[in-house]
Amino acid sequence: MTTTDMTTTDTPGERTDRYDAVPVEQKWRERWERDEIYRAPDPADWDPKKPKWYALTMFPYTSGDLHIGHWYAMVPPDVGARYRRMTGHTVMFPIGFDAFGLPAEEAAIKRNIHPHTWTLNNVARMRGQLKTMGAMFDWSREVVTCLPDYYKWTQWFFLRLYKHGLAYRAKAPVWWDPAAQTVLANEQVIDGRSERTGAEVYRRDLEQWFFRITNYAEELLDFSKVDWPERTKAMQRNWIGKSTGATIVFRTEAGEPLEVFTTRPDTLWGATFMVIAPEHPLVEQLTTPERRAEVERYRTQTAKVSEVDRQSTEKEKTGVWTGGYAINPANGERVPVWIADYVLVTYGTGAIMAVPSGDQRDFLFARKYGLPVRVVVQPPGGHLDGDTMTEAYADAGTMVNSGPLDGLTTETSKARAIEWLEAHGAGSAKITYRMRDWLISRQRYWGAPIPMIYTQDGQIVPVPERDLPVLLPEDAQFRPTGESPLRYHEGFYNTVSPIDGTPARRETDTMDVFMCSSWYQFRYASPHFDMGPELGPIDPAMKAWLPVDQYSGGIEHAVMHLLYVRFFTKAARDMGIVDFDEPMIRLFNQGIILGEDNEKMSKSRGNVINPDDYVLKYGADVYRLALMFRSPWDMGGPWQSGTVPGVNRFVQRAWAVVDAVSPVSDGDGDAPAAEIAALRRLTHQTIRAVSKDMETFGFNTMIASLMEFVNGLTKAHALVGTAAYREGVETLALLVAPSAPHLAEEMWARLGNTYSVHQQSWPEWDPDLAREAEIVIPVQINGKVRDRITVAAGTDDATLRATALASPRVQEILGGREPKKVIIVPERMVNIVG
RNA sequence: GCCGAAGUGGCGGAAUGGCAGACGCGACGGUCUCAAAAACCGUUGUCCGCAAGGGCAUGAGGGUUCGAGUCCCUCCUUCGGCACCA
Repeated sequence: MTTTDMTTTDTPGERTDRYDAVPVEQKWRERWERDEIYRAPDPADWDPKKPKWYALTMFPYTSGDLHIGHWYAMVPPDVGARYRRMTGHTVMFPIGFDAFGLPAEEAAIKRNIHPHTWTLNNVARMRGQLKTMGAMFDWSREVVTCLPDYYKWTQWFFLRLYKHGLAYRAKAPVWWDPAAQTVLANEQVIDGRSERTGAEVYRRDLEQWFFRITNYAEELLDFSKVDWPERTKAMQRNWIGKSTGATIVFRTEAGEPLEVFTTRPDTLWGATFMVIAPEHPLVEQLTTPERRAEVERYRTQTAKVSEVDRQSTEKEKTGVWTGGYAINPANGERVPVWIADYVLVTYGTGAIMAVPSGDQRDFLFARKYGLPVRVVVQPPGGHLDGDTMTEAYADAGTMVNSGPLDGLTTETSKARAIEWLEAHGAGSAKITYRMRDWLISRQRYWGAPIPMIYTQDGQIVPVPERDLPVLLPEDAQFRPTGESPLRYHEGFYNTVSPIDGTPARRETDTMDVFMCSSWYQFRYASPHFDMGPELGPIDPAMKAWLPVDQYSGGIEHAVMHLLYVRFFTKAARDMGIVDFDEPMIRLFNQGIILGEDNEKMSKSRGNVINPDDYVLKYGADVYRLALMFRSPWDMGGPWQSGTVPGVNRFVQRAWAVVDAVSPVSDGDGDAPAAEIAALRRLTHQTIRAVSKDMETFGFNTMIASLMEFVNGLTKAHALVGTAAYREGVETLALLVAPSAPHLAEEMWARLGNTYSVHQQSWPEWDPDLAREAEIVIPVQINGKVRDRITVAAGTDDATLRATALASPRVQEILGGREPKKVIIVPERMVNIVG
């Protein structure tokens, strides 16, 4: 359990607040729930004048207590969804729980509590905590991914993908803990050792299930149908990693084809050796008896190294010669074949031709192991010598030592090399992607079982859709065997062939939890729909809700989850399940909120902030505002409890200006016209600023504007009783409604208006009322501000220029000199260059 | 290491290439009080100056521009991701 020490920075001492948030919030939350004012209507009941708006925030993982990070992820989207509602949209804002995964299983092993119990206890607690947020979640749509009525459809998606050729089996390595005899997650491997047993781990191949996400690589590079952050799109593009080049077929001396991928086919004549991944299937055949021991030693060593380390460009390259040779198809030369861990079996063909004169990695490798370097590209005016050059030359130049390419420029030689390869049957143009197919098998219990059956005669047969779900048995044992616990559950493991009823066994691996979160956005449209496998999990009558209009979630999901969900949608489209290309049209990735010590929050560090403490002390609204106010939402950063009392002060002052209101006597009475105009100007400028910030999710500056508005209303106390003041406080209640929903509702009631403020329209600003009468413009001389002039708004450039030049201060500094140039930025500034 | 971000007062941060520091925290001074807390009012980047005013200042160093926190190049630091944490 964690407690938060709040004694130092934010103890309010004796509370003398006039607005007592906690009971007020409780009252309104109960009323909203009773009235179901946030229930999203079915498409049949939509008002045709109101466009639909499906807002979604990434559902929480059922890790235990709700913490500040959840509020940070959910409050701003709630504010955005409420704003859309007030601006005339029919809004759905659902919530659910991502409930399968490793932590539940770890908790089960450590605390001897069943993952099912642990998870559902967490769901119950988190649901209660979420409700204190005062968000407009439509709880009638809640989904929990570990329940059979949900994972049945996760399995259904697997079967559909299988049927459409998008699921297949292949070998892939997993981390193996020899002491526990179990597969480990990357997270459970610390410095090459098992987190739990301390044993040295290594990678071991297992037969596993994959999805062909690479079939969609090209389409996933296209973001033309979404409005997503540039940084997220850049990360996805780089993750997919498109490379254009060629495959070239070398041959081993035994005549076996040994294919490489290269982006520089033009340098083929400079390939003086080859490097293949230690896991490459031809290693066995190429290795000569006298090299075998060393090759084996190197392969064992490689199995212990993580992929991040293997790809490090800092670390010195290592490798060993297999003793074998391959034939370069360009010139028939015998080149030695090496293995090295920097070549990955998962990228390209798992083999490269090494051109040390043109590639720095190959160059260092060649120098280290005394391999020949042959120059094939001479830089303009240069004469490199393979024996004396000190680094590779990768830029353009003139081809040499390259047979038919000699004398060509680098630009033309690439295409010519591919023509040559195709003419000689030695290769062809090829596009390769860094992205790999999606491995979805997990040798674990707490996940959706993969609905496949293996018959005695070796067939792989899908479970018929009508037999779904394949239920996860609740009485499985967690034996450390290296296989899924389901392997040892007789009732689960033993089944019969759907073809002929002969004995068969079930697939015992479960699915990656990212599968659950790849289609949940569809399920919210019809969370309880089940009319059989033909119709699938989405009620055709509810499809009008899709796709998601505004999605949000942590930047840490920029690549994996957000690529998988796009892949699922494109595959679902091609399978006729949905009729659009992208799952989420607009996306916002928030930053990560850290503990007050600027470290990631974790129970072990003891820096976890529990929202409940604040909610009980100040109410949810103050906490909502504090989270939005502290920094731009996409930045994240350390939580500062010091923000809270300041925001509480704002809430109290906001309440005070509304509470002070009195009935409007006779319009604006005899109040000074200038003061009335100034107040109305502030009101309409605030509507403009807040509306703009709502559109861009600029919540921190939005609240700053609201604070200025409240300060202005406080100072305009003399105008209480005027129509202008009444307009001001009503506007305040409306503008604050999305951010501080309870406070706004209480204000709205205090003003004598009809329930509910959340069913009102967003106010509009009048540009004429918002316009400033006079503006102050800085006058710069050579870029330094030397004077300021006050002019009427809309003053033309010629007048601005004349006014600026006529200023005594400017005259004095210029001392009679004629300015070389005068730059006027309309309504902004004058710069005199002297 | 690779990919993506961020770096501005004592602190969180604001700023369509156009007055750097909005808004808030903290600090200081004041009002109220026997006193304190709370609340309210005021001051608050830094240096020089009695003042008027001036100099310096947005991680470091260069560049483009009449003008750079903002654009370009090089570097440093911190954070997120790197395919079985989610």
